[in-house]
Amino acid sequence: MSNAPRLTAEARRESIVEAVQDIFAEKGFDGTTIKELAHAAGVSEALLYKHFPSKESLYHAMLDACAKGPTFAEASRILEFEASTSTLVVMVHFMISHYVLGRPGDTHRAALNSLLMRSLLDDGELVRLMHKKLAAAWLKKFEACLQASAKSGELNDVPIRKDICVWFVQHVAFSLMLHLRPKVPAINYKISREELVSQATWFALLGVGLKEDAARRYYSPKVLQLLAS
Amino acid sequence: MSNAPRLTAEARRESIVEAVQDIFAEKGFDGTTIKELAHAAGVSEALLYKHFPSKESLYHAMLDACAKGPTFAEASRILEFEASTSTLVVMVHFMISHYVLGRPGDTHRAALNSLLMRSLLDDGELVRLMHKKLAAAWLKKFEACLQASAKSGELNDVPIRKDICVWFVQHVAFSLMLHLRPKVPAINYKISREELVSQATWFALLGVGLKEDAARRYYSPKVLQLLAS
DNA sequence: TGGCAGTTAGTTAGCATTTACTCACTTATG
DNA sequence: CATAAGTGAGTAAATGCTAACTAACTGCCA
Repeated sequence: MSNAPRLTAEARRESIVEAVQDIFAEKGFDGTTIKELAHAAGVSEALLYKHFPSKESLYHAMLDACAKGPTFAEASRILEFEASTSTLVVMVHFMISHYVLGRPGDTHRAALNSLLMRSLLDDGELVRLMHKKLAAAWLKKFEACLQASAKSGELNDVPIRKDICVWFVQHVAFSLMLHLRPKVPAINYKISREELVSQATWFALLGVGLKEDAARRYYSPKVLQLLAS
Repeated sequence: MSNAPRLTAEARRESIVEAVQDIFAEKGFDGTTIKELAHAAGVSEALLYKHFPSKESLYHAMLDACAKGPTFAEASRILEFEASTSTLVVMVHFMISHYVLGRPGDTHRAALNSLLMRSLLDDGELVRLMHKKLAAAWLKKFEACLQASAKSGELNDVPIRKDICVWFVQHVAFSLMLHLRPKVPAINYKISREELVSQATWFALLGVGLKEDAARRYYSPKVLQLLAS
């Protein structure tokens, strides 16, 4: 490995943190050995310890890096839409397709999902960090959309707190992802992922109180092109 | 430990499988040592190997035992209700309160939740087994309730497959449980668990297409007393 | 420009402990 | 006594981590 380029301390640190993510995500903290981590990072075991005092500190450094990772461009574009029923539809569809379809080749996303699950089995810290960072604005916008929708009479007047139902939508999406994750899915939904997204979106839209005719009006390919535009 | 009673091979096997469940659930396969398992089971490490050829075989024996565990009496009583909107409401409420509230002191249930989660990170096998065993009848009844509800005009005619939306309800419940699991919950819902159950139930009922006024009519303490009766 | 010194990236080889697992042995009981 | 339940004391390999070393880059002065 003498042909490998020499990096500055900081660059090496980052490259390790980056390389280690997939391994930890797949095998978990206890299931991963220093040897595997070093191999994945393309360095000697000893060098890991030059940069991180312990396996655990490396793990936490990696989690921090995940939490600080870049926000999704798509999501932040949606945040600039006006608060309306159609934006609500777009948001719900985005959340669900995001988890169910992922983005092809986005290995980081898959790893992050694993790490989020592991976090929930552990102390939940990563999930809390992620939410703190990127959920605040999203929550606000979602609630604003619900308000707007209610004002325009497209939302049933149901006793569900408008600041909470984003979470219910997220939960449907998250759990779908979880059950689709294993090599052979834990549930056989008997339909394609695209159809599943559409069905789950319908469920979520009705769940937040959207009236049936409004859902039918707004949940169409036309509105969803906003996403691709 | 010489005052401990001597057990027959089979009884010991079962006692080990039983004792080991909580440890594996909490720490995972890789995070648990034979020493811990032996200690929890109150026997020597060597005796474990008299009954199980390896750590892994013990793990799988334990998973099998979980999958074969007793079904819930409450759930099977519900299965005998007539297919109707009120039964639908009861079922949704049951699923959600089951995951969110658990039953106090039911340590087995908490362990099972962890194991299900770990299974999803692994091969999903346990989840599939559990569903195969206890979901089939439940699914059928749920779908029948939806049909009945549609026939009586209490369900919107929405394009969601009636055989799938049980899963959406389950997903909301499951994910709520996941996020409430860590010592400090991953999400601060800002309301009590009881209220959370009620809110999530509303969301799910509307999600499956129940009309607002029907939900309001059926989702009341009165109907839910069916559960306690 | 060349060469030397100090510093920092990186590795090799190993240490102390833990871990999964085994074997020879002991003890209780029908 | 014979059989089966149960254990103490290990073993070989793996694991997390470290010490002692080498190789490359940087700045400095002739």
